[in-house]
Amino acid sequence: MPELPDVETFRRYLESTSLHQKIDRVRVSEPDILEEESPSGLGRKLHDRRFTDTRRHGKHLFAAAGERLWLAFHFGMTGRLAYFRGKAAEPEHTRLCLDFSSGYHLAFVCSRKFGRIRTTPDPRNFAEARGLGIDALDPKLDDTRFERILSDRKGTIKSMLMNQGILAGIGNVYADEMLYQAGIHPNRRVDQLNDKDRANLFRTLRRVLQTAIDRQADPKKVPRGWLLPHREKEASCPRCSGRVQKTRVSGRATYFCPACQK
DNA sequence: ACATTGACCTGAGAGC
DNA sequence: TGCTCTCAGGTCAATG
Repeated sequence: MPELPDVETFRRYLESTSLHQKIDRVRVSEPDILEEESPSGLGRKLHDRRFTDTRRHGKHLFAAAGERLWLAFHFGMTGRLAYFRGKAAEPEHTRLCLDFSSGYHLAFVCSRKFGRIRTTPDPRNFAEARGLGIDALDPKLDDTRFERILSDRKGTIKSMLMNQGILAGIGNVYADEMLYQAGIHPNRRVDQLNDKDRANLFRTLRRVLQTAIDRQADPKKVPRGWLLPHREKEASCPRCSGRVQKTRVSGRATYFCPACQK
């Protein structure tokens, strides 16, 4: 479930492995993942180019491959990147593979085919054109702006957090995590949160995302006391050792602790 | 304006 | 073992 911390980890991975390498060839084994692009057209665009820069907006990753030419990745539910040497090492479910002249490869791996790849001349315009909200870790997002974003909203807080048109980057798992850590019930309505709840939620949101990035978005490396490793029924709450409950909020599996979250 | 549901897709795990 | 069923969740469209 690649959310903001996962995608930021992929961005750093791409930065540390694949910059400045000449792209010899693009192999697409699943054309459905390409949007507004054909395998051969994409191959022509990327041939002999090198990635020079990366960006992230919410759950989207961008890699610059030339003047006004960025590759845009969305990882769906199961997408990831894999850098490896030699075609024999190509992972299962590779949907697109970039062959570098060094003999190394960068693969877009995605078992469920919800991931998407396209090109865009400019990530900023892309985010705007797709109607994405401000990135949840954008430094320009402060508590005043967060407050403004929340005002006049009436839905549940969890669906607001997951709405990519409002804040970009938060998905099902981290929405649950930040609500748990902020002590807010996922079904609370936005207009029923007081100022203290809102300020608390904003601080918690930033801390959860940043900490997750610091831990490479790896559930096994997450601090003690987080809900994330306890997303299963009958789990006990790491803070009060009561029972974690599972429900559905706007159609998504939702875990929370009824004792800790009001 | 919001919530809900189903479609898309496939692998994992449960139950028989 | 092997079949069938359910679930997972990002996004979008259709419906209430």
